[in-house]
Amino acid sequence: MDAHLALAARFEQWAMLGDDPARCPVRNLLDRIGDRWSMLLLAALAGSPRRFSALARAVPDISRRMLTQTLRTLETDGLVHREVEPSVPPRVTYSLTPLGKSFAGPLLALVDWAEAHFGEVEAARARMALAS
Amino acid sequence: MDAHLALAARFEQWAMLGDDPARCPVRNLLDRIGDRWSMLLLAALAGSPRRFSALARAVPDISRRMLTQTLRTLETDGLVHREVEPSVPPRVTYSLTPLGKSFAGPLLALVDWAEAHFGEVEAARARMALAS
DNA sequence: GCCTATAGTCTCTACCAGAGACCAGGTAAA
DNA sequence: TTTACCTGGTCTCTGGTAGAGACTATAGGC
Repeated sequence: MDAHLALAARFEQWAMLGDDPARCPVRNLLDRIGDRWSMLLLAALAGSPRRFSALARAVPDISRRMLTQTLRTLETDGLVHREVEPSVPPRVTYSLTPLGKSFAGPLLALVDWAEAHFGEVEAARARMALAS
Repeated sequence: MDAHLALAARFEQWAMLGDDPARCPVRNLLDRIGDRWSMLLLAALAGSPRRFSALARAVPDISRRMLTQTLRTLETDGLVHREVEPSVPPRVTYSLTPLGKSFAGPLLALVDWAEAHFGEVEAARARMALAS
């Protein structure tokens, strides 16, 4: 079965769940990790654990506010582990849990697609800009 | 190579691009389709073309404003094709372009992961709720 | 005459992301 | 001694943006 047909079948199942989107696992998780920063931070942590300021350096355009907030969400969802070393000043290390590592597969698929088809997307944007 | 190591290697490449996130294909596309609605609409269109109001019915909690806006973005990025039938009242049909269909693979990987691991995420949330 | 359906647009408001100041509390340089 | 700096955040203010809901034109059915 083609991927887009399988996807359509899944979508029909979600529709059966009725009017409450939170009960749909996909809606629920998409609302959490489908934002600008979550996937990026998961990718940043894929290689090795990093400390708070190292993450801030790795993703320069995230504000510390959103960095804290996103990491907290990823922690409560069990994707990221937060470890405080009670030294002075305290050092906080973030790492992927096994669940977080299991997300690397789908995320890599997304990244591969983005790199492979970015040219087509740019071409489409250029066409639309000309047409308008 | 494990997926999370491959992901880490990609992430290091992006860091080489310097301070402009828009030049990174992954950042660029994540900022576009990494919102609450884009992936959902792509999934809704995966099975067959749909008209505007059919999409609104398939995704009941999207406002018409966001439906219009998200479809326009997907159209300028070349993922969705918009076809106006000049009848009265006009009928507008949205369908996936070949580029849009090619996105079904990564999207399906994401959906599969969400359905497979949603239980673990809920368990993690319950643990965090108890601990707080 | 009134209601429906079509595919949107417009305005108003509420919320949320981002910017930047601020915090404790120890270390190290001047 | 004063000053600056490091850590990992928190606090407040503001601007942009998402969502709610009213409004549009035109035709067909009752």
